[in-house]
Amino acid sequence: MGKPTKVTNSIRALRFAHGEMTQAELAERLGVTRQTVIAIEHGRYSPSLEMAFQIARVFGVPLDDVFQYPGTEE
Amino acid sequence: MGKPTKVTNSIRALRFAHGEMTQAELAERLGVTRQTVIAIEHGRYSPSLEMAFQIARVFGVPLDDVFQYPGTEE
DNA sequence: TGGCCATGTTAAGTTTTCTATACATGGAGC
DNA sequence: GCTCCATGTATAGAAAACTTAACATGGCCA
Repeated sequence: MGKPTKVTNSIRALRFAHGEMTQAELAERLGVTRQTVIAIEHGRYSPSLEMAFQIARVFGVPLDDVFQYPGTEE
Repeated sequence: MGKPTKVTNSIRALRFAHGEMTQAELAERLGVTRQTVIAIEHGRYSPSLEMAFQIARVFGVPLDDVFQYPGTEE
């Protein structure tokens, strides 16, 4: 299945910071399934770029606040 | 085939701004094929998040300088 | 105890991303 | 003219992302 991705994320923290938003609620807002949210949140695979942009938009933060690519900081 | 993606990018401009870097050269730096670079540059499909991070890193700019998601600005 | 809710797992299948190969075109230089 | 080189197109297939559906667990509360 999905390669254990190098990209990490802060989705869980952002969900709780946004009114205890549930995974189901986030999934619905993104127009994807709950399983997709769970898989991304757990880092089982990294989302597509479009999905990443959408997630960042839901939380109203820049992309880099949601996803971290190790080694990006010089 | 690939869905006509909503994400646009500035790869071509960035390539030329970085010493007339060719598509083949960029592809090699990314560890992908030339076809992948062409397809992404033409917006035939949006790259994976990991690929996007790698591209941004090659040019030494933040992700949002390479890719634009329409409607992200409020 | 029993039901509901949020979370998590698994498996099978579809769509999108990416690879590999082959071939076409126009420009620059010999 | 011919040959490189950068760019582009097309096709088939592999790999990764995503869907759908089914089921399992632990917490809460009436």
